[in-house]
Amino acid sequence: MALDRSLIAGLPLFEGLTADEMDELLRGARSARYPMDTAVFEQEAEAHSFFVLLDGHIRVVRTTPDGHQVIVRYISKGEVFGIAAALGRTTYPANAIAAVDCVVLVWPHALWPHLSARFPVFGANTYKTVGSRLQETQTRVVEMSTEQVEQRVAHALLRLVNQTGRKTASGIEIDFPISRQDIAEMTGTTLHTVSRLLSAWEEKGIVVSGRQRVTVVDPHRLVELSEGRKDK
Amino acid sequence: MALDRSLIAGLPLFEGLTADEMDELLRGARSARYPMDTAVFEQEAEAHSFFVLLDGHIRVVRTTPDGHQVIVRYISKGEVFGIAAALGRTTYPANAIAAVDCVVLVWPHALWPHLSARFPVFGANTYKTVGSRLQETQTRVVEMSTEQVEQRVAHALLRLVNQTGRKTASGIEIDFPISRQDIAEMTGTTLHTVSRLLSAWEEKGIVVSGRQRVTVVDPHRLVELSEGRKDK
DNA sequence: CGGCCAATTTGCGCTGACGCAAATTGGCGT
DNA sequence: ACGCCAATTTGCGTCAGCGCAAATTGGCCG
Repeated sequence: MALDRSLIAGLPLFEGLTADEMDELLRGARSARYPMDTAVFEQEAEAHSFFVLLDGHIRVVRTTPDGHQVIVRYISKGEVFGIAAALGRTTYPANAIAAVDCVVLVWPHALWPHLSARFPVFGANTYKTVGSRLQETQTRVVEMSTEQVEQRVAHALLRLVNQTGRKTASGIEIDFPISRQDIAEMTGTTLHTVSRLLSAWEEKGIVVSGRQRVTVVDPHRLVELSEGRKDK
Repeated sequence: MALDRSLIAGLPLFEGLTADEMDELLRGARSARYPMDTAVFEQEAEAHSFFVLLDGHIRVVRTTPDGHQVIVRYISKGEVFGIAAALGRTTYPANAIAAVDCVVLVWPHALWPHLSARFPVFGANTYKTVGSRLQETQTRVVEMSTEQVEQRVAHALLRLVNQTGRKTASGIEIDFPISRQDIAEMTGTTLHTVSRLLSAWEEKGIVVSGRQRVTVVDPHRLVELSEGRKDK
């Protein structure tokens, strides 16, 4: 059962490919489903595949030797991930966990050199992705170096909302389950501090939140907080 | 006056190229000298070139709107830098400052697509470099999220020593001028705290340091500190 | 429908690291 | 050789945010 090119036709990652090329590219892939909270791949494991997320949200997490977890990023629909091959690695540098039920395309790791040579546009797009991730990650280093916890959490929420926000009656909701602990692991703080911040913000009408759920009501105020303006 | 291929023949970045290919690659380049403390390129500026460092050390610094500085990385001999083109950018994301007198090779930005296609090995090596920088930067995020200042500074020093250490009578010295302020900007702390740490470490015989100079005497103890072991 | 458990909230005390400020040092240019 | 200035050191007070702990909540499973 061949994969249909309509699966990927709209994605920026494959922009510039002809219909035939998409078909050929897909011939090397298979699709797979990962239920919520299951691992797509694990840190240090042999990188046998690379992936494109067709549907859902993936949490990429690094675990330290002493048991700390840090969320490296969330992957959204249409993005490549697990591209150890393109980075010159043979093992995955982090864990990838399905934040909701997910559908992915899977290519064998060994096909990367062939595919990136055969479809230069696809290769270039992928490398661009790596490039922007490097930029983002550096930005994050800058934030962690120069900003207070409140600003960092505000930034993180804004990023999530822009990346994956879903409009609702009361505001823009992050459209996958996310706990205080998760937000803490994205921002280098503790779930306690995140909880206090969200409570305070809810008091002020900036967000509404509950179990594994955050809705931003007043993005503008959040932007102000993220810039460190503390005025009332 | 053509550039001689012996300039780059030994560098891993150009590994896999034939002598003729190196000559051809160099035909697109020119060399330039940057005295200590001058800028090779500046943040937000149009990315007209990309570079390979032939000699010296380059400090890559991001400046925030509110005037904070963060050192993104140090570039050592033989590395590419300023490769905005490969990342799909048209401006530089940071400043590059010569930490000592430097010699660099310069290619016009516009040549990148051609060169990476013409010399796939060179392209692949460059992308690998980007990949490892992404890994490193993520590691840094993890450190900033989970470690105390003392551990982070210890890690930073160890990295510098491994990357650019020069053996001396008393230990391994970082072979370019580096201030307390610089170390602070690498680790997300203040020059005061760095100064206190170095003083304490000097007391214990782990390092020797002076003006813009740091020598690691006992790397082993420093590794212990970087792992958080605080035992006497 | 009731119980169980994970997620969240909140109080309290502590402290690592910062901010401010002043003193000191070392090296470089004239 | 001297003076100037940037780099460094160090003391002191403060506080943001953590660690610990206990209470509360909400939803899912049986």
